[in-house]
Amino acid sequence: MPQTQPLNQDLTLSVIKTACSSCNLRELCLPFGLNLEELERLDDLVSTRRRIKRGDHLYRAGEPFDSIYAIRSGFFKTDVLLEDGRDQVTGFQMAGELLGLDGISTEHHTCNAIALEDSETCSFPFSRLEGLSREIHTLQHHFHKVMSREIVRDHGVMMLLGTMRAEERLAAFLLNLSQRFTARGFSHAEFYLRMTREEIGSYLGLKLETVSRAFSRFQEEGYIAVQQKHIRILDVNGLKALMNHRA
Amino acid sequence: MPQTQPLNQDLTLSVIKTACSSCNLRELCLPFGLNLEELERLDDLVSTRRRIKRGDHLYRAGEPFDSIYAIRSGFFKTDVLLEDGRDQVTGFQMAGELLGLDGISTEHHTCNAIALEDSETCSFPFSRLEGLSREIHTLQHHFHKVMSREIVRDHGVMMLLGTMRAEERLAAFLLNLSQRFTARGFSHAEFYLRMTREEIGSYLGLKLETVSRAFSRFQEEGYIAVQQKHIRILDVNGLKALMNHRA
DNA sequence: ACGTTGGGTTGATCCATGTCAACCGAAAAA
DNA sequence: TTTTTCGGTTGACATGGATCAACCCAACGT
Repeated sequence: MPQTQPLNQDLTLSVIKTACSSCNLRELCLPFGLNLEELERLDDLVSTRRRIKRGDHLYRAGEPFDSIYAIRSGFFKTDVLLEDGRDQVTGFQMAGELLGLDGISTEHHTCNAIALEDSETCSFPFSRLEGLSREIHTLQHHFHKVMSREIVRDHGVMMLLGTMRAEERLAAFLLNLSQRFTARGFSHAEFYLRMTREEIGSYLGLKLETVSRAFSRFQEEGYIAVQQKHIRILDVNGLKALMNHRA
Repeated sequence: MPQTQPLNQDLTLSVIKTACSSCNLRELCLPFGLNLEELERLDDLVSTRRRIKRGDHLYRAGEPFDSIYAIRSGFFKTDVLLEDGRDQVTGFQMAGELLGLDGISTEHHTCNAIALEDSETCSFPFSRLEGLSREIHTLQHHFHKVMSREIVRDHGVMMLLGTMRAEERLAAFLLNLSQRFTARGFSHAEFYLRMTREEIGSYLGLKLETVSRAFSRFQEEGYIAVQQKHIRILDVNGLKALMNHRA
């Protein structure tokens, strides 16, 4: 079993009040770097927690935007739809990551956010978040960093889609997941995929058959052990080597 | 000749002082929506204008980040380099657009910004920009919108790279350029490309030969007239139809 | 005016990935 | 328990775009 998250010590006092100040994701999430007093001000702002069941939408493309969401637990995907029916998964998000940043630009969401497992989110009404970040420099700066990080991540995906071959893409994908699980205190070598081969393929610009074949090849080569959605990474360096190989 | 930009009326008074308040790009750029008093406060912040000659770097990946840049005139590309030598153009930027947003996240630039023609930029020291946007709500909000717009744009590119075929990608690219030229008061139907086929290819995840062939096909079909870097769009709807074609 | 160079075009061939189809197994529904 | 469904795997074949190569043209330096 990978590590579980530490239990809240004073359950009796904070059953309802699940605030940033008592959230063990605070160092990964929006409250990063805030002091206690600032944390409490942010607590006042988190208006609602929402439970989203697997398969349900947190929001849909076209809906008016007014909040950004932090994932408290669970796993999401975001996707965009073209008029002609084509769609593409633009990202997979896990605990501590933010959803909805794309909506700021037009004041409408531009993608769908769908839970890949039963999940919980915290809502930050955006205008109030802007208000608070005018008062708390640290919050403002961190929020800017989070947005910028999203831009950098997108550039990475563009690189992946534009220059990498199928197996390189999948290797990059697995290494990225592994690294993010590690940052959350889970095993870097063993995890369950929450998404289907088709969703992975959509994200990586590949067909599901190609994804499946790449998994099989990785297994043959001894890089990983695959059993359905359960992945064990046996040779991280093998995967890394696979990526830096080409000129 | 496409429209030229209106000449500054009082050259004698404002030769040196080239500030946001007198910039005809202000409605496209960072100062969008600010009133006169706010504009003047932003003017105080624009520390330097830089001239960048064609082929020169505005900044390089890895350099410490401290300012974001607005393009006053000219044309840029940004690209990322992988260790193994592969690189990808992540965007083309024109007057009024911002460069450097990717650097906020790590406090180092994560890509190269290279002028594709002789250009001029305005520098906004980022910490001062944050300071001012804590005081000017409109500026703060607009800045957030600009960052968000960049994220949305990137999703569009991911879509393009992940789901479109070569000719669709090129059509999307041309339509996007056309639309941005229009927004700047230039002809939507006639323009010069500032980048090579190879750079277009890199951006679109294609080889230069494929780009060249697609241009030729568009010409055969009568969608455009190509002569080197000079493009005339003859049939916008033809290009649009080309994109919505597939299921 | 001439040669050089870099970008662009076009053709022939190859290959990675898409497409189509059969089949399997696990989990959910009946 | 049986059946259905959905996701996944694997094989055979098709194809879009990459690769390799020849050639063209315009711009620029000498």
